[in-house]
Amino acid sequence: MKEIQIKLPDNTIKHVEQGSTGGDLARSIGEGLFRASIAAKVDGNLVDLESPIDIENANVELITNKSPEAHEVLLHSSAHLLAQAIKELYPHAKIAIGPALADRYYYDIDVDISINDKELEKIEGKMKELAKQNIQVERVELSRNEALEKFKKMGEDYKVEIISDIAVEETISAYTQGDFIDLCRGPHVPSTGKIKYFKLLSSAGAYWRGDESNKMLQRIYGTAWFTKEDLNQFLINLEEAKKRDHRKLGKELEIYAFDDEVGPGLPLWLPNGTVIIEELENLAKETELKAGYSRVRTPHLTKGDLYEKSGHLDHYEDSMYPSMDVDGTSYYVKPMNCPHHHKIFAAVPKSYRDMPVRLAEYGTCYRYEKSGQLFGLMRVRSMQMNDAHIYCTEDQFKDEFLKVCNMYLYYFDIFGIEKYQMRLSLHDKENLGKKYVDHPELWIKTEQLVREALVEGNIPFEEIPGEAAFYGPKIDVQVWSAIGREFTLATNQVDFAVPKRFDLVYNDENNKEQTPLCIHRAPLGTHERFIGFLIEHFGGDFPLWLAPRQVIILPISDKYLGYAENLKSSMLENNIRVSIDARSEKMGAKIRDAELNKIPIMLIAGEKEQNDNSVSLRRRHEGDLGARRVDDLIPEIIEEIKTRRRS
RNA sequence: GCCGACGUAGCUCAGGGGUAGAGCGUUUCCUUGGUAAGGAAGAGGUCGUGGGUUCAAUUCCCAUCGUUGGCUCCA
Repeated sequence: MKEIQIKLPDNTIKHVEQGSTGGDLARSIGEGLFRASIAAKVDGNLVDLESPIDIENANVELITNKSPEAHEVLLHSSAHLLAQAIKELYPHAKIAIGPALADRYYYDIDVDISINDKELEKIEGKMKELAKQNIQVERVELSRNEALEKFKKMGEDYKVEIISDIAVEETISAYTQGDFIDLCRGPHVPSTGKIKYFKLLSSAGAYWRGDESNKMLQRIYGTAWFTKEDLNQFLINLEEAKKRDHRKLGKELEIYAFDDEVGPGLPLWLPNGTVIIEELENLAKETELKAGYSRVRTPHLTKGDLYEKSGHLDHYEDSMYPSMDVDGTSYYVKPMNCPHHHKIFAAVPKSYRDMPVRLAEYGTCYRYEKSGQLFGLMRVRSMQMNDAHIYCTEDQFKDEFLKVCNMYLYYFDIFGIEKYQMRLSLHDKENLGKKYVDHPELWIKTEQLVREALVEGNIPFEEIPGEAAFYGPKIDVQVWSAIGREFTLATNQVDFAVPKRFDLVYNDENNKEQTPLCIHRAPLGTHERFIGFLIEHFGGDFPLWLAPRQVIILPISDKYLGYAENLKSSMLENNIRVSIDARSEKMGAKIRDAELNKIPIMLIAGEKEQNDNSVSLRRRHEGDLGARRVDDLIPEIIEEIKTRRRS
């Protein structure tokens, strides 16, 4: 048999028989390595441990259970195990797809019984049984026809559909374990015994191929790990995430509430939440004022004609609240502020000397989001947007666009948002005239302008075709909350279409009328989503300037209530949000409650403090900081608030 | 909107065809204290809503509303 030469990651050269496998290689190095090996990587391609290696001078790497790639293989194999269990329990079930995700996997199945928690338990039990049997997982390669015939015969219609979509030049492979076979590219763990620590997490509905018009399948989510500790850690993290969930904290910290009689997706802002809102608005107003924005205000209610003109009725009527008839004219609650701002632009004639015009408003909008997509504060039906529209000349565009992007970065720094991604959403040609306004050359031109602006501004971004707004390309800013939830926080859109529809013009240097470009921007998104995000981002521990309750005075006993009142007034005079815990409780209890309420500063006042006009300072997360003179402490607190320190 | 789960006191949750339960919170009283829970007593619920089955429904069935895990969508 011919020998070939392969290279290991540490650059050592090894001679092996042609056709020997990653498994053979592992065994030749050591039994322990073999046991830990899950798959192999040959010239960068992940393959099964038992795949023969035929390439001379190949770079071969063994993927052990320590590597993230191995985890993906494990998850994928677990999905197969899940499918196998399902086929054993419900032989008539049809299986669709079952990929690995970041730390979990799912399998979509078509079965006439509904998968509830009880069924999940049953399925998990079956999986354990199959794992214990340590069934060999083997790869088979099939011709297109063989594959089609095989899966057709089994009644696996979804697989047949997938096979038909596989490119002709591609090899079709499947994996078997016992009687079970699944179409799959692989690689997989060598046997089911490798899948030891796993758990099914939930079931959900999912449309076949993610298309609403297709049949809804049942999706089962699960997770799997190489060690018991990893599995437990994963489950603990899930629990921890629940504790940081803005819906839980929002209730506990009395930030917002929903009420059945008010309506779904219509949040009520409690006093604590309103404090946060107003602090955010102050920040935005301050920032926008410095950046040359003018503030405007617009009504919540508007005639349908306006939205016909803007094109919004055309594109979004389904997600607008239905019209109401007022004296025979149809009115809508406004789903966005742009048309009004356009009208404000048009209300006073503009010259090139006025440009750019930047109109800002924390505008209230209402959108009829489908009931199933409401989600705490993150997805609501009434919202206030950190909105503004910038009308500029083409020459000013890049600069204005960049200034907006930099404003994002300025805010991110204040809030300590480190993980974010700018996504440049572009049009796609097929949807011109449908999803998108039909001005091909304008699309290309503005997209290029935006791209250049970003590159010149040194702002990293990703391009995503087919995600633009109907009137122009946009930048979506994705953020991840502390519990891993991803969403679009802010958006920055170019509009080359609607200003024309509104006949917006300015007179240029030659006294000729020109149509301005419009930038829609909302760096802080909506109050609802942004505060939902901030709650999770800070875990309810807001920096002092945002904390609804900044300071609490804890008198040792009611003998010192008078002193506490004096303290309180001198703080109130300085706009510090302060309260007194006047209950006849012991210090331990008062501190505990203040901690649970996540109040950043606790001031303990007893006899000593009363005598020398001081307080004993305790800060959340820092504990007892000892005695402080009131005259020194108050200016420090004011400074911390004023500079919006993150603590 | 679709598929699944859930809805009992202000909160977290237990219960179950026949006066409705706990812990925390709240109120009152006692206690007057030094860095994460002092003590006692009391108040508080048409068991989400509407129908049906039953001698009897908070419990079983149906519908509806709301929340929720996902899917789809997001100007």
